[in-house]
Amino acid sequence: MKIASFNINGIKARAAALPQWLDEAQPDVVVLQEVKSVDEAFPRALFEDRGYNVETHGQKGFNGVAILSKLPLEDVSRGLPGDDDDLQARWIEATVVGKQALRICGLYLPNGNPVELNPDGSPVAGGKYAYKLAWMERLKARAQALLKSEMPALMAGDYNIIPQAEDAKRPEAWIEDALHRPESRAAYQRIVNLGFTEAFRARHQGPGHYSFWDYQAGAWNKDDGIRIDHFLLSPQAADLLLDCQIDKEIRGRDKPSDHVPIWVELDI
DNA sequence: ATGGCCGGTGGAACCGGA
Repeated sequence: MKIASFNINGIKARAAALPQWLDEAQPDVVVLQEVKSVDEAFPRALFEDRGYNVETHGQKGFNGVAILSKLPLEDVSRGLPGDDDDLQARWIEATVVGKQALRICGLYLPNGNPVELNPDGSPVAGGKYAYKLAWMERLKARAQALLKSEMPALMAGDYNIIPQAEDAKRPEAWIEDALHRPESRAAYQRIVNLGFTEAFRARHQGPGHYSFWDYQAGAWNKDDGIRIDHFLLSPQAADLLLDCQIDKEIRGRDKPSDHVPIWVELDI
């Protein structure tokens, strides 16, 4: 089973490029981020015509996540648990019913910039960095519950985390950034350390692997990228990992997203 | 060497992104 994650930066803007990539890559399941559409306006037919079941969790203008699946989806859940006042559409999960059931979570983790800190180094309450770190605490709680279920599970999406210096072309440019600050990386590492396998690093080592290139400053032409889109696999899912790749060449096409797809192949 | 964009909203400049 091929499962992909793709931050598309607007479903309307990607109405041509996304179906083209689907037709080529033929993923069984895709989690999408930054669809930037309310559910009623999501162009479901583009995907249903290709045999995908479609589940969306959108909001007006920003954020928004979705799952496309050629296999049936069950027990769909929208929104990351832990804060009923959080209305941002950044989390969707569902069970894919194949030979064996697989729980798939699609996430769009908050960016967190600008970083605002109190004199004691704690994040300023109500600020975007505080929101990011609080969201990651809720993600950790959900991750723990997933592990406890002992069902094969994965959490995939735009984590907005550069895990290591080698995951950026210019790591020095990201030292103070919310994507790479120590608090952000530590929060990410605490989640991984619960027992998850980061699929890409289980298959590939070394620098030069990126999933995002800014539209600005000729970043793509200079290969000035960062690796911020990740798959975290539960132990039961990690046992099934066959492959993990980043579809880099998509970034060089017409009207690209600033992210490219990342995918795993699981023996399931 | 430096700076360079894009999408959505709403119908012009902004906001948000990373």
